[in-house]
Amino acid sequence: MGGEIEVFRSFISKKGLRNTPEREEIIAEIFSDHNHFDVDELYQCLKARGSKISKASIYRNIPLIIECGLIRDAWFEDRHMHYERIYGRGHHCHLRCIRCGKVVEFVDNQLKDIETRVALENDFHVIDHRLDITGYCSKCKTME
Amino acid sequence: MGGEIEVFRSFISKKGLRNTPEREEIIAEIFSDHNHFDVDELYQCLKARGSKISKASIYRNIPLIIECGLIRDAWFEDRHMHYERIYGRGHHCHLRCIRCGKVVEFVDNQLKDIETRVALENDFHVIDHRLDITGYCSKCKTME
DNA sequence: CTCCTATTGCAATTCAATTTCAATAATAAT
DNA sequence: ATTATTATTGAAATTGAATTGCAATAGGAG
Ligand SMILES: [Mn+2]
Ligand SMILES: [Mn+2]
Ligand SMILES: [Zn+2]
Ligand SMILES: [Zn+2]
Repeated sequence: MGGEIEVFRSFISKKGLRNTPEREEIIAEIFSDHNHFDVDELYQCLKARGSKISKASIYRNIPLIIECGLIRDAWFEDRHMHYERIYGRGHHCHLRCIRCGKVVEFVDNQLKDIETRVALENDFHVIDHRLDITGYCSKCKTME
Repeated sequence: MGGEIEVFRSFISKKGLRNTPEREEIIAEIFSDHNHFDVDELYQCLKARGSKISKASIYRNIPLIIECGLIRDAWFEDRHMHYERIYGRGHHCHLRCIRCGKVVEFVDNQLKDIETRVALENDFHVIDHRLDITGYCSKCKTME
């Protein structure tokens, strides 16, 4: 594992921005443990580690971390956005349980074909896709 | 067109709730013209028609209109939720232009197969899926 | 018509997200 | 090293979608 700090540093430099310890802390925290996360979770974990970083700085940096391809929007739930690491991981989609919140990742190769065909039919230049399947997980479907 | 008011009325009655003119106004407005919409758009259109309904009532009723299957969440954009009519329409997904906001609907039959297979492999009971393809529309892709 | 209480409009509130601002510090220039 | 420039920060204020409290109203059962 690794490379994400370097990717981010060169991205920042190329944009004429500045590398700061706060930025490195955020990247390090995301890639230490967080697969899916939200801003408050990230903030609380940084705080627990002794970081003095503010939420404002996290909010300000997330768009940059997305732009350089390290993370992306995952889903909107409970009135706020959830993100996920994508650097070093293959593209995947999510099954989400609407009862317990469990998230299962899956990869499906057919999806790429659909994307290609639909884009062609509608003359779109695709940047990304996001397939979210919602329902009840194995545990929750028996309790409904 | 037609049927949505009746569907909503019997849904409301079955729940032991009350049918009100405000609720009927909202349903009527949604099904008069709005395919995709957000709360403010709905509110402004109702106001323009002379309705005295409050935004609070719209916000309070949307979960009920979703629950009875007339509309559903479509996507989250510009810091607020966008909805769409589903009653009387077939299931479909969206291509969305990240430059001009254009939305194109499409139907793909393969998607159902993916859904079924993925659900089986992960022991999920699927309720819904949402495939959003983002990119540049025909006009915008030439301007990038 | 009467009663019960769901629903409403309005205003206050919540909270994720953004922005303002003065202090700080990263980087380039000297 | 020192200095100059200005991007970045934390703290606090602000925004705006969405929710909630409350008193007045009105749906609908009996
Ligand atoms: Mn994921
Ligand atoms: Mn649609
Ligand atoms: Zn579950
Ligand atoms: Zn476009």
